[in-house]
Amino acid sequence: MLELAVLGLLHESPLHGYELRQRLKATLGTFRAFSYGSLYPTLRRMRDSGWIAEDEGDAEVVAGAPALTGRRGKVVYKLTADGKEKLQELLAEAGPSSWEDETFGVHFAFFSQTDPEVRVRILEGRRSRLEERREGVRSGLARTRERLDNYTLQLQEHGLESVEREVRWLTELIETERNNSKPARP
Amino acid sequence: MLELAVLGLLHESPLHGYELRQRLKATLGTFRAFSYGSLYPTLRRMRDSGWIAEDEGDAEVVAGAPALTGRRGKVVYKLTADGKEKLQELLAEAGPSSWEDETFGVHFAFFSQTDPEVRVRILEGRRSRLEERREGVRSGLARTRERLDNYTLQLQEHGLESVEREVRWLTELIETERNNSKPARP
DNA sequence: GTTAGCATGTAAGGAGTTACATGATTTT
DNA sequence: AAAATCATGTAACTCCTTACATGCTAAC
Repeated sequence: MLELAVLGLLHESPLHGYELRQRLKATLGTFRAFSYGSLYPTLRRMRDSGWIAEDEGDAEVVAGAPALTGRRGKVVYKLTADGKEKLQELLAEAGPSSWEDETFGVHFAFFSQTDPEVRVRILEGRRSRLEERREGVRSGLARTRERLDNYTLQLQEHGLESVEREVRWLTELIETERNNSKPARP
Repeated sequence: MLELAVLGLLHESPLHGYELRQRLKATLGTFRAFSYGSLYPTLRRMRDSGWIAEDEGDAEVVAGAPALTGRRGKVVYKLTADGKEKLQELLAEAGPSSWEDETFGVHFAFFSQTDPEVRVRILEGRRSRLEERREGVRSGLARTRERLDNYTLQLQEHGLESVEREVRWLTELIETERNNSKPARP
């Protein structure tokens, strides 16, 4: 997951770790958060895999001085050719790995870089996943409503409404995708 | 988390593993799911810790035959005295461990076994957690709305609305808790 | 008599978190 | 010159998942 998010962000522009984490927060919003403790090891693994590399020709030449010091604090990463390939591969996945709870938000966040057909398949996959869950809760509720205490009932109903709300949202998005050859604002 | 859920369910009645998992699903609804691969090892650990024990005096005497066979398939667990103590300890926690995303639903599901004052503190804790998050998204959105592509914007706004919705729900629950000495249906 | 669902478990591993440690740079 | 924030990193650990392995019991 983190890997996809990093590749997606670096595809837009080179960034260093600290900046990446802030962009991650701003991009994923309420859907997911990552700590430095997982970000830095991931960056290292990705560099070792050859998907990202340290960017040299950057805007670091503000003052003349630090040019000679062997190593400055910031390590700016950019995508390599392999990284771009890997990103395309991950963005093309339209399966459970793209529509489960933990993953959907990240895939969605990079939809503007995703093929329109794949977008629709992911949205539909997520929607049917949620519809199944909705039916499970509904039938469970129909069977056991009387036996539940007030709090469990509240929890079930709030959960059910959340799922219903997301289903409606997805349905609108799917509609828009279909009536829309020209979908995203740059 | 699983431990609290198991203790909470076994406090209502003795159950075996398979049954526990079904009740877990039915009780936690959309909020959380656990696999057998984590349930059974957890049961074993809890038994080793002395919080739960195999229940002997159970309704297993349907036919007379299996009484003599040393071990039947089902292993029914019940709470021990230590387990009840541990449950009370976990239910009394009103801190981040009770109001974060992954944990709140489980704590809430057992609110009818929780002290009313603790309930209010957990609800308020969760609400302020969400209010912080809401402000973070709002200000981020205010700053960067123009630069975001349509999908990221959709994600942010849907996330923001979800948070706002949960805040309203919590506010209602807190109100009800306060105006209500007699809160839960058995 | 075979498929489906009940029932229990293990081994290996994934994907993160927390807490710690360190130092540079900017703001007050 | 202190405090805040930027910036990078590691070690130990948590908690759960997937895939596998096995056998019993009920329904068709």
